[in-house]
Amino acid sequence: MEKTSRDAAMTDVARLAGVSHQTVSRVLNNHPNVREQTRLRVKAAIKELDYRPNRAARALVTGKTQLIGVVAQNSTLYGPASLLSAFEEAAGEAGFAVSVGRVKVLDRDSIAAAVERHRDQRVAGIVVIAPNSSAADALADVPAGVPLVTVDGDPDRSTPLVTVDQAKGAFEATKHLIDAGHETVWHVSGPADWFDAAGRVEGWRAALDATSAEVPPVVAADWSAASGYRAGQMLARMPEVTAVFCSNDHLALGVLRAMSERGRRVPHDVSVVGFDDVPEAAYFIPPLTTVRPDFAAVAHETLGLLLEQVSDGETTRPRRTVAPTLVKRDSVAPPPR
Amino acid sequence: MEKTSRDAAMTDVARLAGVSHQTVSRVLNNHPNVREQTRLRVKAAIKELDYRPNRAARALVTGKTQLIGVVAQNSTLYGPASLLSAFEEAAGEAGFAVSVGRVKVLDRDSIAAAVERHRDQRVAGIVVIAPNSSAADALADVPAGVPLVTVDGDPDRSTPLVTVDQAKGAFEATKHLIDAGHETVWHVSGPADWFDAAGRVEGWRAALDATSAEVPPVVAADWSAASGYRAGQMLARMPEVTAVFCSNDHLALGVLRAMSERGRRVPHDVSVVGFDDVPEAAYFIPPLTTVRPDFAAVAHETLGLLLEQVSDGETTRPRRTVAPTLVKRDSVAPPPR
DNA sequence: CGACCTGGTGTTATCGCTAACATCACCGGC
DNA sequence: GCCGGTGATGTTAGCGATAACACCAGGTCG
Repeated sequence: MEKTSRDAAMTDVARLAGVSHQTVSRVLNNHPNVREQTRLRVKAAIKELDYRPNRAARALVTGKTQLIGVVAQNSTLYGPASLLSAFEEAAGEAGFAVSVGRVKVLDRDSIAAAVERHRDQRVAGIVVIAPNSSAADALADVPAGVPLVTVDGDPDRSTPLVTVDQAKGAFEATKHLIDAGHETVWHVSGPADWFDAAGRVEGWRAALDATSAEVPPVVAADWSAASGYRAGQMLARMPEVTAVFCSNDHLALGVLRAMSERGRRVPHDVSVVGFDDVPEAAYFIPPLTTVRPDFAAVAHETLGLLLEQVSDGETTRPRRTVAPTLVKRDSVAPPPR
Repeated sequence: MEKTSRDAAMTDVARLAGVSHQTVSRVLNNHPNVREQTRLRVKAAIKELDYRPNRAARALVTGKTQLIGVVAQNSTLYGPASLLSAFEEAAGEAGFAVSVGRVKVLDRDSIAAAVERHRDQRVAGIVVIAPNSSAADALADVPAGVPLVTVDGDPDRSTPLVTVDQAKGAFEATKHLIDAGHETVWHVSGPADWFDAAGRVEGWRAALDATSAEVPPVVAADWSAASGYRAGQMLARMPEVTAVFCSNDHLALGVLRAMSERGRRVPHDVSVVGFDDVPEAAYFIPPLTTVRPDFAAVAHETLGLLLEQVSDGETTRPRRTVAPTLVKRDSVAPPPR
């Protein structure tokens, strides 16, 4: 019975190719000063032995890994999940492995612990998806020296940050409702300590101000359909409410249900707009007009910003925003007259 | 200007504590033969220098990493996303880092490439979320010797596998509809090459067989609300359809919309049951009765199975299923008479 | 009372790689 | 024809851990 010998190492390849291990290393790292013929011999030997470089050994001597750490909340909220997925794909294409540290709640201690775990692994850089203020606060504890990019984080903090242009998306959504003829637009907001929610409130208000429309009180909710439903139950009772902009699609779903229950037809009696464009938004009743963020673009900007820091140590433009798109479906109509 | 010196290494700790680096290593690895007093001195030195062991060096000498590789599709489908999230959390709690390799499509080449990337990283084990047959096929290429667990994979393959008990969940959902008085139950199925979908078809059919109910033709769809809507448009036209079991909640959402458009009230005229219990299912119109899988349990079983293989090399019980729960809401009622 | 174990510690080799320097053949220029 | 430059390669010295073995004091036992 044959015992499987250990994996081939660089010296094994070198022996087979009749060169020194250093030459093998040069081939692997595309150094210029290797004769073409030698390079081919080495490559053949690599293939024959199914040799794969030992990353641990390389990391040990260079002091660098090809690993990026991501800290994210353990939630399946559509926005963060999409972002994470897009980032993993982008990083993978750039040859980086992504190590994900999930955190139950976005508080200071949990995030600090997750960051520490990543530092233990000696990641090349860290991405924190820090959509609310407690998460952003935790970043104050992170020691400098580790390249770090925040996604969806605090716009008022000076750390490198990539984010969807929430205000712009909200502005367009609101303006779309006003343009349809509504006198004003109500807003069902996400949790106040989430920057995404704050940015959307800001854009909504700016759009109302721009046309001197009355600014109704913000209806506070969390991100769930449940809270959207509760908000909708109130809004459905107020006859003057003809247009509602919801901070995400699930809130909009809850509002739709509440309207339906009280016999207020969407869009005939009330118009509704969401945010996120979840895949099923087109199959709400009625199909939902909403704002679609470009998660792939956010992921690419994030990776770019991080790699800039890794190589230069500094970065010139540490703040990037990505504009979302308004997707028009059937939940907006002129107000009843 | 001070130059930041490199991170503290084991020898630095040893020098400060007045011992050899080997003793430091022993303290770190909880070897028994260290005097209590020495242990404390070493620990103090570790703290003072903010020393953290170099994993690369450890991996190099031991030949093992504390990394688990996961291969998953780049999708935000609720089931796979929840599973991934739950697994990352479970692994993190067990002291393992998780490296996620996202794949655009679940075909043979992509999966093989992702597995290779993980092997390059010398992960301790690999988890493949392989919910359809093309993904399962790709696993045939994976060389033995790497501990590997499949989640949601092919029940007919002999590799270690953890999965939700789809058939059981579907059986209960269908039986619930029959018990409500429906003569038979129609089924809107997920893609035929997904094992989840196949298992749910099987459970549905078993429940009908058990009561000698007529087995109507399966209505084929993918997982999207869009295809559920198309299926619903057909079902809504057939007066004898009074109960529909959908392979997931988004399909159910599409069916609900189609029913609503044709004036067939749910649950008064038609009863609908879904699968997955997405967070917003309780806010569909009407709130959806559905089947809830226990993703956390699946994640724990998966991790356990993987670690068993890592340590023992073998495993006794390579197949584990986790039973889901029926969640009753308002989308089921007795048939109209 | 010397042989032998045993708990606590140090010394040395080693993992697989890259960086730095050494070597050597060959080239062109004065 | 000797010198310095250059391209291709080899040699050596680490990176920071663990493993294996060596060592030494002190206690046990025949």
